[in-house]
Amino acid sequence: MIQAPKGTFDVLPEDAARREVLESHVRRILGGAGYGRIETPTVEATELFARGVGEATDIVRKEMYTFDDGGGRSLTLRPEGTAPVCRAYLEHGMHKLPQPVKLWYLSSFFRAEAPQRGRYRQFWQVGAEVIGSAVPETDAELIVLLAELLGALGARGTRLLISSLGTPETRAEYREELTAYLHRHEERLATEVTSRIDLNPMRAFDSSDPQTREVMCGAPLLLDRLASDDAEHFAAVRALLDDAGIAYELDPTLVRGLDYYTRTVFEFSSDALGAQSGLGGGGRYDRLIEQLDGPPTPGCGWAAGIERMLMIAGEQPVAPQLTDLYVGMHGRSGARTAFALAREARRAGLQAQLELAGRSLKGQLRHADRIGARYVALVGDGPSAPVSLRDMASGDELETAFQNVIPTILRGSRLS
RNA sequence: GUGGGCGUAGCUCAGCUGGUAGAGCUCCUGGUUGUGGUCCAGGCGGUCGGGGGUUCGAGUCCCCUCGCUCACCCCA
Repeated sequence: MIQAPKGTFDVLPEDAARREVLESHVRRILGGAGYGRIETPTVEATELFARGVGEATDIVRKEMYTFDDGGGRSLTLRPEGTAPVCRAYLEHGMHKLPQPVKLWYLSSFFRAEAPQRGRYRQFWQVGAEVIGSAVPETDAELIVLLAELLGALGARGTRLLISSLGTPETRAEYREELTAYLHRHEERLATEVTSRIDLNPMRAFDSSDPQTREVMCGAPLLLDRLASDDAEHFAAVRALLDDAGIAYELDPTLVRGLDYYTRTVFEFSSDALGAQSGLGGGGRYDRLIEQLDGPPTPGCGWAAGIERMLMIAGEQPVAPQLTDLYVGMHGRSGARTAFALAREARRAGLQAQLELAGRSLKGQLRHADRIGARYVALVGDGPSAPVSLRDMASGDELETAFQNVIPTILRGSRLS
């Protein structure tokens, strides 16, 4: 039997309803803050991610679905949303719009990883990006909006970690300092850490190896090396979060998996998620647009995983689908008339369903009962034959003419 | 990519030390020559994830493979 590809899944109606509730929260919260929706293509030029996300990242090195489009172009199924949004910002000259440009998206992304609970090869993210603003209010607003979304979902036990990465220059200097420190203590580090010292030394902070952790306790911290304006920016973001009553923990070792971040970085997580504890996160990316050959343009944003948010979301009130009218028939000879009645009912604004399974009369009533139909109309042989209209709640039933069925239901009067 | 657990009807599962498949739920039909929610009866539905091997005989043992799952890793 053909199955959905490894790490992918079908969204069935019941699950789709929960997703729609989530999306409605997104629309209300982000729309209410003036963010407009953007959707970019599922595939992009591979170079966009190589340059935007960074060649050294795991994402680019081993997690991208890359293929030749048949015309000699290398395309990649998007592994994240920020680089594509920045590409679109440049391609459409959005720098001419009033700044900043505030965007959100809800799309699926692709990464070739080993599937796990909360981690899929095709997964969905909601993201928000603010391009063209460098002020700390932007960073804080984005964090507040994500916190609000999680709150609206009834997510419990979430934690917010924040830090600042400073500028690429500060990072470069710090990186040398850290690399030198790591090399000095190389013999005490885990092999998977030593092998990455020159590639991505910051990863050493994430190691779970006890010896390595000991070494890292004495390691220099980037947060202590920030330039004064970066430190000021970070302090301002923190002050705004404090004002907003957003609780957070300072995590000087917070490292995100994408290379484009500068200054503020943050992440919401939940222990209820198991190993894949990250709910969503993001940060400032003041050099990314330049990296993509655009003019110097600051940016800030986040992305959050739909599947993970749904895992920790409280019970969302999903409105049950109501059926005003179920159109059945006394026999197959009434099918044509029933078809016409269902059509007219829908045109009149009723939620109407037609018997489509060739059920017996008993089966039709049983089915109508199960789907919660308020009324059942049983048509006879032809439009001139009387229609039995039954109120399912009371059991009352009357015989009436075809053309009286819909007006009777619209009046909502009890049948007797 | 590495390691552990699992994989029997649409769903939840039972099948003892190998003898050629079961239950409950769901769905459909009937129980009133046409009318639901309870109850009763019956029916549809499985090449026991797939392939190979051992055996007179394998869902049950062995190997390979696919998938799910948990962890490492990474991240959303």
